[in-house]
Amino acid sequence: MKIQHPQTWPETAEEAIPIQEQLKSLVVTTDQLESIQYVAGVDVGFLDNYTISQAAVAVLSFPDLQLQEQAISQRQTTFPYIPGFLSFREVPVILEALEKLTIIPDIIICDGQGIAHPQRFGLACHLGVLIDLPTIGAAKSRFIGTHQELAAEKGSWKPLIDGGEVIGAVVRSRTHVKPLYVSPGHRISLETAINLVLQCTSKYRLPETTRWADYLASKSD
DNA sequence: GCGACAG
DNA sequence: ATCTTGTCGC
Repeated sequence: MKIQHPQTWPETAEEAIPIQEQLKSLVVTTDQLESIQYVAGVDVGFLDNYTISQAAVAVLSFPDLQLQEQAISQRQTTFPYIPGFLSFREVPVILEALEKLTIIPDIIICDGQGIAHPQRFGLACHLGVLIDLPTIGAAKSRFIGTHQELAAEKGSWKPLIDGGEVIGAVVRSRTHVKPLYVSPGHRISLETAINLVLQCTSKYRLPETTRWADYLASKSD
């Protein structure tokens, strides 16, 4: 797929702040999506002592979840890990991997937060706004927000709250297993995001899309 | 000032 | 994120 890359990428939090502030106004958290035929998962791994970032994208058919296409890309790591600025470290290389796809996914599930972020602009929002496609943030751990205890059964969920507003949901993707932190990235509502993530999760805690991307991004050859 | 802190 | 084997529990 054709991608419009930003001219330059910031290398410090100070440079990233104004970009974050400008782009967050473009985030849409209402459903603005087509019928879903293809769901993609993206993830980033590191090589050579973190100096090289490697992104992987896995496109699965929906709702049968069969791998249809995959793409890998590597790039020099140009931004440090700073909580609140993860997207500036991972989105650049993700864009390069997406560019190699022949199938344009209808929605992308990201390994990280969507609006469940201090500035309401997590990785999934940043990626979604840049490529103007629906995205969901499905993180393995909490970043910000509080929530009530949730039932142990698969499918149960509780809203994630921060500053008095609902920023996402804590979702039990498998019975008796650590929950997932789901939040809208772009062009999708929280309710639709929760249902989509659950529909993409079968036998394991993580969505099949994320499992494929994780696996591909962590390979050394 | 003291913790917390996506990947 | 990543280094790493077997092992305990639902």
